[in-house]
Amino acid sequence: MMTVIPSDRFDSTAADSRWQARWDEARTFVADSSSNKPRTMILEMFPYPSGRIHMGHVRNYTMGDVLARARRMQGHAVLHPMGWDAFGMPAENAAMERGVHPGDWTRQNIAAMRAQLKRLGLAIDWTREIATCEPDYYGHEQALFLDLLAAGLVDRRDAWVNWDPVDNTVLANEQVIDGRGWRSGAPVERRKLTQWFFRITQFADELAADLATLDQWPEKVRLMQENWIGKSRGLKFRFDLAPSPFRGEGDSALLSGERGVPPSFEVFTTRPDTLFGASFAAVAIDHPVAQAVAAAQPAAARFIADCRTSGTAAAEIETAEKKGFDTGLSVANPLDPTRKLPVFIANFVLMDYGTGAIFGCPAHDQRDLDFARKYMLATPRVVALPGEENIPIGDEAYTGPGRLINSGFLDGLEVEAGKAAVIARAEAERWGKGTTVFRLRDWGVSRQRYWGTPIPIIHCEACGAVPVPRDQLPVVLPEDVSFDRPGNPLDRHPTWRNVQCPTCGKPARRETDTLDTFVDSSWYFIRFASQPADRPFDKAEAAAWLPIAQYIGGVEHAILHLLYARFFTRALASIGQLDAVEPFKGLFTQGMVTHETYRSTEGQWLEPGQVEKRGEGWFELLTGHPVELGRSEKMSKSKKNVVDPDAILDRYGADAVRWFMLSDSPPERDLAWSLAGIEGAARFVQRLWRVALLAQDTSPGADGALTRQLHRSIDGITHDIDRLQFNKAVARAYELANAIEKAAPSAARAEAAKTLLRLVAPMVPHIAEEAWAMLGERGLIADAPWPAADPELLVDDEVTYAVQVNGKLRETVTLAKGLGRPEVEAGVMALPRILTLMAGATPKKVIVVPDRLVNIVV
RNA sequence: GCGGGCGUGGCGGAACCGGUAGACGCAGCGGACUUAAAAUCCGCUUUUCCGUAAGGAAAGUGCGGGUUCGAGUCCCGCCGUCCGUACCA
Repeated sequence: MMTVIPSDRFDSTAADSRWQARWDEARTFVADSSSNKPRTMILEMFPYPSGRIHMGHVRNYTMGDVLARARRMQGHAVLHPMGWDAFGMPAENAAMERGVHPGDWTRQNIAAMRAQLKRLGLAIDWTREIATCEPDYYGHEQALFLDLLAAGLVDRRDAWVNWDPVDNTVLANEQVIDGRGWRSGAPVERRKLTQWFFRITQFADELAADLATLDQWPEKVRLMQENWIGKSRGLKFRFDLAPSPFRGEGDSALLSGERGVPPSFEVFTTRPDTLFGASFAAVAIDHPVAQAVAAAQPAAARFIADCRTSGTAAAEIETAEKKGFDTGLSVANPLDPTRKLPVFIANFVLMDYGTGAIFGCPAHDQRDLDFARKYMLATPRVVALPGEENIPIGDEAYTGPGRLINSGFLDGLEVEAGKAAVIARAEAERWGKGTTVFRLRDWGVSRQRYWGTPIPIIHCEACGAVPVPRDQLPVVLPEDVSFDRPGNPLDRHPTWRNVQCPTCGKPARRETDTLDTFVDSSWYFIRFASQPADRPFDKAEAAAWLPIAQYIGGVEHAILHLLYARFFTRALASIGQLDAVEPFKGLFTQGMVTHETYRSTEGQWLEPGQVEKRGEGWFELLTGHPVELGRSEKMSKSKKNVVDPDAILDRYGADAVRWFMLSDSPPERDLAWSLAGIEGAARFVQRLWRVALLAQDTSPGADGALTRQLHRSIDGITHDIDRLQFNKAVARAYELANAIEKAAPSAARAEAAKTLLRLVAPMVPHIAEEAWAMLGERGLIADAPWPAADPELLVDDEVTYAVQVNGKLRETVTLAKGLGRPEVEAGVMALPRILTLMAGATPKKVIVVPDRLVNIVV
């Protein structure tokens, strides 16, 4: 047992490191896989080792830590691990800019950040720490890749990609900003490359449908994923191409077959009911029909080239004009083959969605209408509310409900019935089929980068793409690489790529693309659950710890990471490697840490340390010049409104920082960092120490009011932590501390003070341990059982009634709990104040809400 | 445009299922202790009005309506703000 000499101040500098060392020695937070306690895994999204911990990390990890510590005290076997999402571009950028090796840079950052995290006193099982850049992690990832490949869930095919011609690499969509590479600034080219894909679309339906089972996820995130997956029901059908009846001869040459124009093309629509309103058809510029027409007609080629140069930025798309090129071809409306529709190549049709081709119904689709107005196409109305049948379509398409008109056999049907009728006819007549289309596309995982997981494939001229044999895994990244030129260093390595084909033994070459780093983060939580050397994970252990009870991280990962992880878990389950289907039972997305911004009169951003408040205004410390105070924004280097956690830890200690991170702001909202806030938190830590000292007073005696307050606090704080409402737990802790300080010495007061320590131990663990030891308690407070509220003490025998007259509060009165209506009414009507107000009048009605309120209506 | 969140004192925010609005903290003001400061402790702190005072009255949760004995909470219509997303056929 550790002896702590009572002192009137808590010294965080000494205590923090002392207790951190104690927890380490005692292996307090090493997850116990052999116990029969309920197993709970708490996880925060692992950090990218960028160099330093920032306040956002501190907030994130503090929240998870409170939960992990509370669950331990509540008798769970807890797994609360930490790792590093250690592959990625910044390491290569550092290599290019500063000549450091990405591995050295990354490992140094990890060491620095690990030390920073340890100063926070997190209840982490460091024995399970992983870094995705180490072969003992990514080697297992390569094995999983090959398993998924064997199961047909990985394939290789040509795809259009964003190509940065300066950096010589593929860019993810997110890395293309206003049509330019985010790093090089060069205009991004569209290129067709052979890429590896995870077939996430195989699970599109399940991934969408099972969102409904994730009742412990934020509604917002489920919605975002639902939209991203983008499930639409509709009709797919085929148009046969014919020469245009609208133009002269000549175009028929296009269809001679020699030109390569396909004889037909498929379109998709969610509004088959409006097919009688069609007045044109259109294909995307990358559509085979468009390409073939362009090959034959220079004007078409010019049009397509022109479309490519126009920007893809949101603002440009917003204002972009709908443009089309009339191919001179036509198609027949399948519901009435006598109606011919001209076929355009159009800039607003996307190759990536549906079939890359549409029919246009201008009356009931805004884009089609804009297009029709420009090219003078007809805009026949086919849906109308009763009485509006003859109102012509103006500049706004009608997308509302109504009945079908001008639509032959559909006339009179509601929209939904019309859709069903057209699909039924198309299927009966075999020219189309009801279909579900998803916006979600397969996940392209090839990256032309060095600092990532090598894709374990060998390309052989004779045998094709051959998996690296299992006994040759991991395929380890070579260390001797150079970054003096742009592009992928693996490609120009003198020897690494030269290997023998595992199948035929002839000279072959390694795949030099590496995996998207999102693959690394798609299964790290499974590796945390068990870490066998010879395989990625142990199925039984994974089953014991998964799904993760609570996952905590930023909302910026709402779609990509969380969707990929859901896919990966499902994919592994589908090949029998895993039992869990959903990886994250509970998800919580925490708010950002913000700080005020300051700007000098010259418009320069200033750091918090460079300014001071004097009276109402802010001034620059150095010059005394006035400073413009900006709004509180996410901490960022560019705006200089960052606060370094290390400096704060030096000055205030871990508990003050943790307490502040949990105080005031609800965890899902932004937290505004302020000097006053951290100082207030530090003051509370000292105050908690003084409250603990009160427990040294061994005066005997009871204190009913304090004991009831204590049990209300136990109940409240327990519930608040369960629901991650840390700000409320903090407020209740203050209330209890206030009550204890006001109470007279008694055994009840000593008990309340000690219990308060246990209640706040998950939030401020160092002072809790220190005080616990100072009071002579045995063992670690981290191991102490969580206090239990006595239900009998949660109810008072007296209640305060609010007494209203006509709904306005006029008086309060304390009565025994559980009185009947007549007694309550009699008691209230006899109150002097009520007698005065009533002045002898008889109430029309008296409403009595038991144990709460009386409302007298006159 | 579409989808979602939020709007309560000087500030962050509480308020179970419609029942005493403003818990708790921060800031501020006044006082105690001190040679002084820090720390600490005590008190006040939504606004306006009446009263020397004890106390009392009125208004008040973005705006306008509604339901109800009673609305921050429910309904209808707006406004503001933040986030996400977008030629998705």
